[in-house]
Amino acid sequence: MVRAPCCEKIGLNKGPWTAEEDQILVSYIQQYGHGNWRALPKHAGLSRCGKSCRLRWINYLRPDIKRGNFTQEEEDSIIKLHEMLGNRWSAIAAKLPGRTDNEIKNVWHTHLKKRLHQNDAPKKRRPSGSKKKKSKPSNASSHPQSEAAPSQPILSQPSSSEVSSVTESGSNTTVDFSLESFPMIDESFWGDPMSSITSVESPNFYGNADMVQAQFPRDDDSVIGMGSDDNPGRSMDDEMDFWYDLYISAGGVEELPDFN
DNA sequence: AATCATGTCAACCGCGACATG
DNA sequence: ACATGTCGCGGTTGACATGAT
Repeated sequence: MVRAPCCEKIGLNKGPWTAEEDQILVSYIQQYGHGNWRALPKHAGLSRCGKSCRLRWINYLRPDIKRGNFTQEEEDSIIKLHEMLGNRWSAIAAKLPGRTDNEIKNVWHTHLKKRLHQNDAPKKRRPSGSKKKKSKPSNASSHPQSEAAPSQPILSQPSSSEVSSVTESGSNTTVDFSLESFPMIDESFWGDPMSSITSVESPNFYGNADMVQAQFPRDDDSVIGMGSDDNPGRSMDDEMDFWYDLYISAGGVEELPDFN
């Protein structure tokens, strides 16, 4: 196969995205969508390769991204799905709305794998709920994470308690989050996010998935329109459902919690 | 306080699959 | 049928944060 001639490295930015770049990308996609990733940066006026733009959008800027720590249910689901699917992160991500394959992959490699191997040994280091904030910009002066609010990422990352308090409503979860150690969820986080859509530093950015979805209609990028080797013509999602149903019917695992 | 070791995660890289001419 | 372009995926990297010594 022919290699993707991506990223002709002349004059294109690499490394962490700046707030300005994020805003340009978001604004462009909001207005025009992303028909052609390769052509997008040129049209949008970004000094990035299309691949980088796509990755940034998929993994970070997409409105339906669920930020914050993974819930116990999500982690359990990842483990179970990984048993079924192996390292098919995108397929696993398709079963966890709001989570990206990259994020799931990171979680797996950072602690789920160890958790399995070490029989869930207690972590020595980072206390649960404390999420590291990266602040290494290639051009530090313009990167928001290194500026006024170093502990505030470009896009708000609600703590696990914030996430769970929303995503687990209605489910009989037994997850025990010590809420006192986390700030209570701010109403403003889940409401009226689009009012601050132009301010990528706002903690409300992309808070309300429904509203955002209305303004950022997805072109269903979660569906992989190709069949597997065994099942050509069947979408990955269909195949996922097939194997999942089979697994459940065989008594493999209990039903996955509804994260919606 | 300084240094080291380790954890985390955004971003990059390379490849294969698919689409198109 | 073939060549080329684009997309999406999984593996890996690298810089920073943070706990341990």
